[in-house]
Amino acid sequence: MQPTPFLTAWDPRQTLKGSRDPLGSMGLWTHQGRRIIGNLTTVSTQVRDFTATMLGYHLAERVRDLAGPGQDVAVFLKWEQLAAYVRAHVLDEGGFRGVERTRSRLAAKGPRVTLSARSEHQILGDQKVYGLMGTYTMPGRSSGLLEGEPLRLTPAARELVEAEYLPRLAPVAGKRLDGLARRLAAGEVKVDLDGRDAPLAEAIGKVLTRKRIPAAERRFYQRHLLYNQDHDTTGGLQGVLAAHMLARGHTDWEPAGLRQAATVVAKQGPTGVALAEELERAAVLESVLAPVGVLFG
DNA sequence: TTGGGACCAATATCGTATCG
DNA sequence: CGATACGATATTGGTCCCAA
Repeated sequence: MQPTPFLTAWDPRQTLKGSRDPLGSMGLWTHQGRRIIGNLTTVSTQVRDFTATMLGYHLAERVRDLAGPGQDVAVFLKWEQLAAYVRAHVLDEGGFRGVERTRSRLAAKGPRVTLSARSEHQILGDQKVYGLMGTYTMPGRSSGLLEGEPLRLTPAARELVEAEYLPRLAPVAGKRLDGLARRLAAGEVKVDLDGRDAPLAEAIGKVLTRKRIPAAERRFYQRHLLYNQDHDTTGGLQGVLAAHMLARGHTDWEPAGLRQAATVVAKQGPTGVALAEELERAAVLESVLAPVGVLFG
């Protein structure tokens, strides 16, 4: 007769590979989250990163038209590097991906920077994957800013870029940014942020600063990122939640906060009731996953 | 290729002991 | 008894990893 052990060894067939998310909770909560928010990810958190992403794809497209295909990625990466140096050096802002390498290069070598797709000039270990392309392309697509193959701006995004950004950059970057696009098409681009290129850096800074987001831009980003009006996949739930957040300044996503939001939106018609149900489900899920994660994760 | 978790470092907050 | 200093602990920010 075999004794039945109370505790057993790990069954290797049941064990998740690696140390990440050993309980496999990701699949559960991302599924629940997607029912409420259809477009954004936990990494796509900065409005200005969407600005930089749209300008990057615009520049890649200009280079494609002016100099032919095949350079999209390299042009995008060089633009992202330039934007990073401007944000760090001209704006003295942080909070963007690659901020550490950007700052340390500036500290070590000063405001004359080199842009290229080579790894020594990249601002992340793998800039294509960990930078804007890797982390903002997908949410950009689900928010109705990017589409197609090769990826291009949607008409709505193009309209914003042409109305808000190109006019402000034209004096220093050329009509439709063609001057900048031609420069970025070179393999290696030298930029002197404080010298010859100071006006360019200043102008890019004014477009990318977080301190000032003009009303027209604000409307655009609210419509596409917050409400995702043109590509809603949540049956209107995201819109009700967004409106609730704006009206009440709601930012508490602990289970208690979720339930509190649920009781408010439940009074706002059938969509509100549906949203309340999903928020309750999220609260239940969270109140199970969080302690289990603490105990066993 | 995607997207969020792990890991690490920096920063903020908390708790307690000590001082005036 | 309140203010302050300081170590411990928690949170946040940033980058990289890896399952799906």
